[in-house]
Amino acid sequence: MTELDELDRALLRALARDAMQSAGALGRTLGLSQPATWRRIRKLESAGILRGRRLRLNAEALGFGVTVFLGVKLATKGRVSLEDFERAVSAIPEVQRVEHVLGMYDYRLRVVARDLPDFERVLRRRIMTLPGVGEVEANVLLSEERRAGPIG
Amino acid sequence: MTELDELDRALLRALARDAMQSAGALGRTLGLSQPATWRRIRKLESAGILRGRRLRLNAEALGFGVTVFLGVKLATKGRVSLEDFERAVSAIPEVQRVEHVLGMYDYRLRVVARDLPDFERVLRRRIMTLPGVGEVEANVLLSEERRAGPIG
DNA sequence: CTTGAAAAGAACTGCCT
DNA sequence: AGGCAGTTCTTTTCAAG
Repeated sequence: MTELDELDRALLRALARDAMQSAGALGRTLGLSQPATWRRIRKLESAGILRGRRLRLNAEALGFGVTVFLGVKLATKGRVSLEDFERAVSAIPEVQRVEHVLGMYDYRLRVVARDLPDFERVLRRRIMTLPGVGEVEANVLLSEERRAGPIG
Repeated sequence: MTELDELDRALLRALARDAMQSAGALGRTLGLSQPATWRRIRKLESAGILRGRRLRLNAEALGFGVTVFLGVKLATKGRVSLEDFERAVSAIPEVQRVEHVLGMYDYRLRVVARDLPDFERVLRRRIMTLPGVGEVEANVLLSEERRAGPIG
């Protein structure tokens, strides 16, 4: 287990605010030199805590104005393997996220579509035809807020 | 509306695979020079399609081994404003995401905790005491896959 | 930990096709 | 649009305190 000190946590909080700032700029806000800051970032990366950065794409600007969360129950549990379902669902480009969960549903999917008619097409021709799919429940996204979450 | 050509889409797909690659390396795979690639990235950013990068933090390595999705119905709709609920829920550090949705639930929350006892503490002392909260349904995350989603 | 420096590479600018 | 050449900035590594 990697022990984080207060500087590491401040560093991660600052990077969560702006993932693209340079090690020099980060060090200035932390009271560290550029090499010291850079070494801490490297350490957090090799410890597996910091796993790089991911693109922030604006689905709306790309023409995908509808985001829907689907709760999926598998109908024929045991007859169709989870792997079959996951492989089939991963081939649907409109699916942004596949979450295997425990509880009222077996899977939660995040699906984007251009508009509601487009979403109906995805739902009827792609989702409802997935192997083993049973009950499906939908929630349309109105707005969302992402937060950094707890650090250490 | 910004019109994307095939190069822009290939560029976004490549960046979705590796958000940290340089404009030069990207250009080599696209058959473009470094400045041309860089100018396309700039254009996508100022068009609002590319909204920078965000940190990929490993919650597991930070000691947060439990992720739970909560579906929340507001009990006293109209009596407590959505703003009150959102303000209160945003103050809980364990909440990583707040999604306002339409359907069976009013809000979907992504919550992380160190372990199940820690999650019970968050649920009882933080979530169930939110203003206006009604029925709450939980799904524990087993595994998840993130995909780039459709581009253009 | 720091400062300073050096080399490599990436980002950015201007000009030309 | 795209390429080339050049400048600036950052990253990455080193030596020394």
